[in-house]
Amino acid sequence: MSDEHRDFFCHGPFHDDRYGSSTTTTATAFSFSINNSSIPNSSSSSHDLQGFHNSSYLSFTECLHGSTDYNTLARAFGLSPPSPEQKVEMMVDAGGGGGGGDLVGSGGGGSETPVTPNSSVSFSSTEAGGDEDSNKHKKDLLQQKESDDDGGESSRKVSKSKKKGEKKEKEPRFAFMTKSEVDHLEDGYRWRKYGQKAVKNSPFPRSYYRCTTQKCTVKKRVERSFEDPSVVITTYEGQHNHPIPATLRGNVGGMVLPPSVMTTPMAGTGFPQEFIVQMPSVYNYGGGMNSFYPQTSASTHHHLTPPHYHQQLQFQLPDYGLLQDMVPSMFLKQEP
DNA sequence: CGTATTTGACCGGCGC
DNA sequence: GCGCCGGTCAAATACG
Repeated sequence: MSDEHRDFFCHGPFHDDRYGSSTTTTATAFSFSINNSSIPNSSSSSHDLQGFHNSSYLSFTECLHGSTDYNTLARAFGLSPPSPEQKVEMMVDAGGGGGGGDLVGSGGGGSETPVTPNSSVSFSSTEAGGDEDSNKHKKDLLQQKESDDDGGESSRKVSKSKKKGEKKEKEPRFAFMTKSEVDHLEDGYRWRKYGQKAVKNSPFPRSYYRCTTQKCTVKKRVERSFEDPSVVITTYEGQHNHPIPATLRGNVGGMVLPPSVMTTPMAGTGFPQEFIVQMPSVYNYGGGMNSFYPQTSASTHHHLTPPHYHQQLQFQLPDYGLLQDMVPSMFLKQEP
C-alpha cells in the first residue's frame, strides 16, 4: 500500500455534437482521492482547497495528453478552484502498486457515477510506476512474435516472452467517464479495435483500441459502466507522439476543436472536447478495485453540489506531496 | 480490393 | 500447481 495509488477521476462538461444529442457530458463531480482514503463531503476545513475559487478551463486534450500529466492535471485542480456547482470526480493513480490499478470503478461494485442527468465526464489517470499494471504492460512491451517456443503447434501462437527481468514501465493512463449512448467516442484520433472482452460483473463488454498511427502505441479501453449504463468509461494508455490526424484537425466529426487542442505542443490522447473544471468535491474512492463513488446521495440526487457542500480535499499523498504539485498550471485557463 | 471489426485462442500474472 | 482473469493476437469476416 505504500504504493501510491492514484486514480484521477473527474467529471467535466463535455459536449459532443457529433452524435447529435446522444453524447453530452456535463461536469458533475470532482473528487480527488489518493490511496484509498478519501473524504466525504464534509464541510469543514477545506484547507486544501482553499485556492479553489475560480473556475478554470481545461482542455480535455491537454489533460489527456499530458502524458504523465495527469499529475499536472491534478495540480491544476489543486490550484484552481472549481465552483460548487459542479463536481468532478477524479482519481489519480500514480501507479501505486497496490490497488487495483484499473480504473475500475467502473464496473465495480459500488461505483456510482456521479453523473448529472445530462451527462458527465470523469477521468482518471495512472502513472507509470510499478503498480500492478506494470506487469501487464510489461507484456505489452515484450509482446513480440517470437516463435521460439512455438512448439510447432502453430505459428499463430502469441508468444510474448521476452526478457523477464525487464520490467516495462507502465504507460500513464488516463480515464474518464462520459455519459453517452455511444460507446466509442470520437476524440480526433483514429483507432483500431483489436479486442473485446467481457467484463466481470458487468453485462457490458470492454473494447480495446489502438491508435492506428504507426509508431504510436497509445491504446484505449472503452467500457460501459454497469452501474449506470449510460456512462461510458474510456481509459487512455500512453501518449500520442503525433498530432491529431490532419483530416480531423480543426474539425473533428463536425466539431470545431478549440485552439488549445490544435496548438498543444504535446500530442496527447487528444480529446477535442473541452471541459470546465469547477468545484471539486471529494468523493469516496474506496481504493478497492471497484470503489470510487460519490459518497453522497446528494450527488446522485443533485446534479450540482450545493454551495454549502464545500468539500475539502483530503488525501494522503504517499509520494507526491501536495496535490497542487501534481497539476501544472498549463492545464488551466482562466475563465474569461 | 483494401481496411476495419469480430471473435476465439493464447499468454502471462496472480491468488488460492 | 491450477484456475481465473485481463489483455492481446490474428484468422475470418464484414464493410465501403
